Amino acid sequence: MDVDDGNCPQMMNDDQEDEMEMEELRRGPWTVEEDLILINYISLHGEGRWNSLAHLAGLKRTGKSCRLRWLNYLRPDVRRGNITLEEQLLILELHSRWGNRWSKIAQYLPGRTDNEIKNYWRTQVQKHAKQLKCDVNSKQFKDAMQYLWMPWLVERIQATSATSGPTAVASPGCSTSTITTTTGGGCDNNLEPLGSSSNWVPENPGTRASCPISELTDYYRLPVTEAQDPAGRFCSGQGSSYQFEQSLAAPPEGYYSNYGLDLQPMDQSNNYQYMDGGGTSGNFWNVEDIWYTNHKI
DNA sequence: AAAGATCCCAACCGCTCGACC
DNA sequence: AGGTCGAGCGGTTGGGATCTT
Repeated sequence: MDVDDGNCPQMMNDDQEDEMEMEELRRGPWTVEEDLILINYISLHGEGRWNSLAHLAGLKRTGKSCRLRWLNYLRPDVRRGNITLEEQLLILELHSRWGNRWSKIAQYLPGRTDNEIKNYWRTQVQKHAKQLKCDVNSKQFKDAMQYLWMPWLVERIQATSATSGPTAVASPGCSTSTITTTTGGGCDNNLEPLGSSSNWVPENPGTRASCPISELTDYYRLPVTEAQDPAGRFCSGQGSSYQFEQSLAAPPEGYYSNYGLDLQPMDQSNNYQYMDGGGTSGNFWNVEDIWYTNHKI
């Protein structure tokens, strides 16, 4: 019990009590002690009823704050660390369908929180939209995402798997043949959360339980029709599949300006710099960084 | 080495929705 | 029908970490 500072509880009206309660509430970063209290309490009593939980656990936090701390940080199944290439691909794909529905998107990335995905989107995706001088919601940027970034991620995933062996790929939980890069298509209604979903039974256990990288890649090699790609930006002329690498290696004249982007053609050395420099960072947009660097745009 | 700029992420805020009375 | 409460969502912010000059 705190030392009496002169405020007699019996003499306080409701407003004063509320004020005192507000003053007692802690805000800002959580301490280790608070974390332990919350973890212990939830392990004993379970989660839910956050306001009373906060009170009963003896935490001077709002229920909201406790809930957020638990869901975003303390939950045992929360995954930390860098967003993987597979996760990036999934985020782009799902965002193209649902927009800023972070919690919905998070359902398909086990262990990732809506907050984390939102932060990723804000820091990484919007940053690059800004670099490209276009709005993140603009058609130009969406096209660049759909035709460049996502296929690039698939290539990187494939390259990674080729060197490090098969990897479990986070996927929307449906057969890859129905993963589309166009809004409104695909299997929205059939999507199931990955991993954490214990009651999910694959339609075709042989292929659906884990969407192999090759299938993802195959999808992104679907024919690009003239209608979809009127400028022939992504068609290499080799069969009907577009070759992302080639389009990167030799972007046609006015390639970027087709997107309304004020960028200059890249010379061959820079291409190699990019192809090698993609590295493990998973930063497709290095290609643009190089442009800005070399051309002092 | 230091100052300023930028990045990143944990946490907060305001709002909405659904359940319950 | 309308009020209250708990829960969840998306947007925003504060501040530490890192990078740049």
